[in-house]
Amino acid sequence: MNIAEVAKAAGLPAKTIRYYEDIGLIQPKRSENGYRAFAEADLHKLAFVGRARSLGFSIVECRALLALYEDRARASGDVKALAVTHLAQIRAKIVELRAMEATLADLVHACSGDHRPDCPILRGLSQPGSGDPQ
Amino acid sequence: MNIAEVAKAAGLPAKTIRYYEDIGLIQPKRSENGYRAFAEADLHKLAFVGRARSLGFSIVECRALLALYEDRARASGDVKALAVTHLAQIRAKIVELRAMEATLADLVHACSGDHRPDCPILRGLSQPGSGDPQ
DNA sequence: CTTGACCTTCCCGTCACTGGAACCCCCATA
DNA sequence: TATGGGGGTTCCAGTGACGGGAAGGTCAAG
Repeated sequence: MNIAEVAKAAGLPAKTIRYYEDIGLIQPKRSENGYRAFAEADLHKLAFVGRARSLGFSIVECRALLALYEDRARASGDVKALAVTHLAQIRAKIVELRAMEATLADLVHACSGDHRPDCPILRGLSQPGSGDPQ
Repeated sequence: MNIAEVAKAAGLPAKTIRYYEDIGLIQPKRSENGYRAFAEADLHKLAFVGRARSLGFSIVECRALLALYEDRARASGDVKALAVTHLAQIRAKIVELRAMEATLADLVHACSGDHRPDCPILRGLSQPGSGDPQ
């Protein structure tokens, strides 16, 4: 398979696939003309990484997941540990975003949004209190 | 004020303040020795930007907010429009993260996490269905 | 033989900083 | 006067995960 076909099948841009080869996530063979020649296994790995990325795993985490994926003697506990850590990061991010959302929604709610210059949003941003209190 | 004092007062790293000058968010004067000499107004602008950043506004958005902040003839509607757009982005991100969270939580829940190699998480990642269905 | 769709590599740009090197300035103390 | 330490300055490179685009090689069809 050439890169366009694999890209379509894996749902990834060709650029991304080249990048993944660049950083060593996959090692497709080459045809005589220099084109990348992808095997079924390459496609599976790319689709796997694509799904892991869509769940928010970083490339480093994907590399680890891929190693576990390919290790028939893996312990599922190792996979779960990775996933649990990532899940915690996602939840922390959600908490952070919800705090932003709450503050911002309050400010937006308080602002009349008309032609007049008085603006509770700008007032909120210019006074301590809406910033991160660490 | 020198940069360290302003950094402490605004709650921003000195590096960040230099960066903000670099991209034109602030224009502090210079002392004869070449040191940045910050006025109160600079400090206020930095604190303002710091709070906007902590609410997730991008630098581009901060620049726009700062311009409105400094424009006494602004319409609060312009500020509100910016904030509403940003709020929508935050909410979209939250929705995205919650979808990730749900999928990942399911997978984690299904995985025994022991020494055995069988792993529903890896199975989930290797089969279509948990990826972004676009 | 040409056209157009592929493929290749390479380099720069993104975003908002962060780290580090190399160097300058100012004050206090021995 | 030397020196030491704690400011400050600039500039360069790296981060993560690609994306855009240039310059050029390859392949199949008409």
